Amino acid sequence: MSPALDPRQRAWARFVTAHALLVERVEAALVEAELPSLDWYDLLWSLENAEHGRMRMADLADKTVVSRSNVTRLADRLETAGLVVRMSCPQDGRSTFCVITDKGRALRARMWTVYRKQIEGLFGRHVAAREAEELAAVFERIISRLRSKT
Amino acid sequence: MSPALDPRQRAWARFVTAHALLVERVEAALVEAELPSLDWYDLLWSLENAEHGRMRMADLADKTVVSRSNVTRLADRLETAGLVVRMSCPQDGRSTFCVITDKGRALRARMWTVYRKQIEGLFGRHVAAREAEELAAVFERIISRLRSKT
DNA sequence: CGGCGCTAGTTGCATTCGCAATCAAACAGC
DNA sequence: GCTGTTTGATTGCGAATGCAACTAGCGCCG
Repeated sequence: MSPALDPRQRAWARFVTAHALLVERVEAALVEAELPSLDWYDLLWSLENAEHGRMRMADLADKTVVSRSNVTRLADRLETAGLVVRMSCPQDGRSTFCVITDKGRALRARMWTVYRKQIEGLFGRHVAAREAEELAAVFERIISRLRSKT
Repeated sequence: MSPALDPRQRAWARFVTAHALLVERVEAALVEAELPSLDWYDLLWSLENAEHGRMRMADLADKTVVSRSNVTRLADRLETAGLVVRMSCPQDGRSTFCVITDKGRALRARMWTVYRKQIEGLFGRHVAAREAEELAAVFERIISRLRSKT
């Protein structure tokens, strides 16, 4: 929310509240389906996309935009749930790999069926293909700036 | 994050991570300036825009997209900080008004100078005016759907 | 009027989060 | 090779969150 006169500020305000509302709904749908939260999904998805289904903790934190300490705890919970395992990193004794298990892959896939339906119904439905391209482009611009700088 | 083939899914994924990165930066800037968090700002801003600078707790929760119990605690903290006061609602004995104080208005204004700078530098800078209009339109569509339905 | 249900708000409790401190391994300079 | 510094990961602790239970006031219907 912001004093919305400038179109950019208005866009920002809507961006923020749309995000809050959408995430709220998606989370509700996951609870409804007795599935874990989006945090778990993001972590699993990041791993599944990585080489050999594994990533170092710090990279995982960067990728999922979560604090280091938080990704540690998240991985703890996922590990006790059998969705990931930790392995020591041969190249660097300080690092530890987080590796997705088959069970982890299976759960992510199951979550995706719910997640996908929500995205389409709540978001995609209201965005034309052209607009989607444009949104993606704008956000990619912003993301790459934020990731590169400082 | 999602299996990004469909442009809409790609847009969604970028939308989510851009949001996370942007909010992270804005929060950092507020901490840097020794100011409270965005939650506080949103609540104060909602109040400042309301008639007589006041709102009932439930309306405030809806407006700021925060759970009821959470808005109670948030208001507690703001109240002890002298930024808002609670007043009983004459029309409905169950409701309580949350009213922004002069100190609250002053703080919000001060936060806005920092917040605004961040929005412009991190977001607005990368969005053309036309694009901003389009983003605002898309998100407004989504928001009104989400608020009206169910 | 009296009881039943509904709504507004708060609170208890368990979970989660963020920050600072800690520990261990790597690395740089001498 | 030894020491000081930096980096990766974890942990302790206080703060914040979500959910469910609880209290109190409104309003309806008999």
